[in-house]
Amino acid sequence: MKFLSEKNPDQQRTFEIINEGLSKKAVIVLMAYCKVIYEGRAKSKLGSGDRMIIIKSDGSFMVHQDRNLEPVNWQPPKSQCNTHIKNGIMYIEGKRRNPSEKLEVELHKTYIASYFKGEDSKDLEITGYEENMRELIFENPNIIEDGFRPLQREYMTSNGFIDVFGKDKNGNIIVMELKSRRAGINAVKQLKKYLNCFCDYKEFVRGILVAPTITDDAAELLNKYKLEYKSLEPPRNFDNDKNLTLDFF
Amino acid sequence: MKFLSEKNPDQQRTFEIINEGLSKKAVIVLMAYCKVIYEGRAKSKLGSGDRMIIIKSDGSFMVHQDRNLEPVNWQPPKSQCNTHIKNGIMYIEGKRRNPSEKLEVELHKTYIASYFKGEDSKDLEITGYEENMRELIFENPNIIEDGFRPLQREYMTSNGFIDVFGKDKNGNIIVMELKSRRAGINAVKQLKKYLNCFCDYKEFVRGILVAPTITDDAAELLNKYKLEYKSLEPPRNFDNDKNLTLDFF
DNA sequence: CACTAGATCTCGTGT
DNA sequence: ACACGAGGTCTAGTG
Repeated sequence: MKFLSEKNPDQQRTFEIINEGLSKKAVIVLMAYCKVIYEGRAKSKLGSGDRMIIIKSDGSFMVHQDRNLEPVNWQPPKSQCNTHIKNGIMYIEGKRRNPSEKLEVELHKTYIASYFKGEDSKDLEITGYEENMRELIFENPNIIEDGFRPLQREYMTSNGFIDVFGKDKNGNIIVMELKSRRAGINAVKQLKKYLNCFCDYKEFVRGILVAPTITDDAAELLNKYKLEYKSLEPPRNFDNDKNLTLDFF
Repeated sequence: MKFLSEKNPDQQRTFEIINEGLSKKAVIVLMAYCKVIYEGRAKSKLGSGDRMIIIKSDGSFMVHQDRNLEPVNWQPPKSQCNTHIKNGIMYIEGKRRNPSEKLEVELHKTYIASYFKGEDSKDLEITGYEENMRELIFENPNIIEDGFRPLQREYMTSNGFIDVFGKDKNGNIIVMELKSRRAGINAVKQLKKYLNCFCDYKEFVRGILVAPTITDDAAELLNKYKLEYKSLEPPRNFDNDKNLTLDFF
C-alpha cells in the first residue's frame, strides 16, 4: 500500500501506524497534541500543544508548529527513531550519536496519523547562477577567448540542449557546457554527449567546459576526450533584477 | 471542524480542500505527485515526483522530498498563497515581494489532502546558546581566570562587536570571542580582527577564544597569533528550574 | 524598513 | 570522520 491515513486513532493504533511506517521506510505524518523535550547540542522544552510531526525515511525527524518555516524541534537525517509506551503515555524518540542527542515527543492525543511511501527520483536543479553565467558570456564573449562569437543559447540537439553554441575566430564550432559550481566528470560526459551529435564534423568542433573549478577526475577525462576547460566564476549579483521571464509573475 | 483529511481526492476536491484550509487559516498538508518551479532570489526546477506539500497559516509554504531535513523548495512566512486551474492542470503558488519571488507547484495527482487547525500557545524554551555563555561569564567571571573583570558585552569597534570586553587582574585589556560550538579558524581570524583595533596597545591586550573545543587548525593559528584559548561549555540551565534531569537518558 | 549575527543552523564537498 | 564554505539560508533583535 502506498499510503495510509487514519483519523483519531487511539494510542495503540497510533503506535502501530508509526511502527508500520518506520518498517516500510515511509514518510510519517502525525497531527497531535504533544509535549517535546530535546537535549544534545542545546537543550529545550516545549509545553503541550497541537503540532505536526514528520518522520522521513532517512531518519529526519521534525516537529512543526503552525508558524515559521523551520521546525521548532528536530533531529537530522540518519537518526534512529523509535516509539515506546511508558506509564500509559506514548513517546516517539529520535536519537543519534556524534553528537549525542535526543529528541523526545510525548504524544497525548493523535488527530491524524498517516504514512506515505512515494516515488521520487528527481533532484532539484538550480539554474539561476548558470543563466547569469550565460548572460555574462553573451554580453562579453571575449572573457572566454579572443574572437569568440556566441550564436545561440539552449541549442537543441538529439542529445539535449547545449548551454552555449558559437564559433571561434577561425570559424570552428564551439559547444559549451556551463556549470556554476565545481564541475565533475558528469559535466564532462555531458559535454562529450553533445559533441557526439557533431561527429561528422569532429575536426572543426571544440568542446569547452566552463566552470569556476573542476575536479581532478574531470580534468583527466577532458584531456582524454581532447576537450577544453575555461575557468569562470558565476556572477552572484541578484540585486539588480534583470528578470528575463517577466511573464512569470 | 478541527481537521479534515481525504484520500485520493480528485482535482476539484483538492482545490476545494486547499481553499477551505486557506480560508480557515489552518495548516494544510498534501501528499501529491507534482512538479515544482521557483523563481526569485535564484531559479530552480524540480521534475515530477511524489512529495509532501505544507502550507502554514502564516504563509510558510514548503515542498518536502522524502529525504533531508530541509524543504526542497519553499516560500517564507507572509507569502501569499493561492490556487488556480489552467488548461486542466491545478497549480498552487506562493508569491511575495521584497524580494520578488514565486513558487509554483503543478499538482498532477493528490494522494492525501488534509488541513488541521490546532491550538498552540506555547513557545520553545531553549538554552545552550552563546548568549547563555556570556551570561555565565558575567555572573561568574573567575571561571575564565582569577581576577577577570568583564566590563562590557557587545563592545563596538570599527571591525564589529566584541562578544566580551574586560580586564585581567593586572589591568590588561581582554578581548573575548565566544563560540557555543567547536571553534574553527574563522573564530580565530575574527578574534584577531578585533585585536587589530587595539594594535597601538598590543602589549596590554590579550585575546581569548572561549569555546567548548577548537579544531587543530584553530589551535595552531591561535598559537601563531599569540592568542589564548579557554575551554568552556555553554550552560544548559533553564531560568526557572536549574535542576538537571539526570534521569533523562 | 534595512542591517547584523547566531544557529541543535543544514548540506555538500574535499581531505 | 572532520573541517570548511555556501545558502533562495532562517530567525530574532536592534536602530
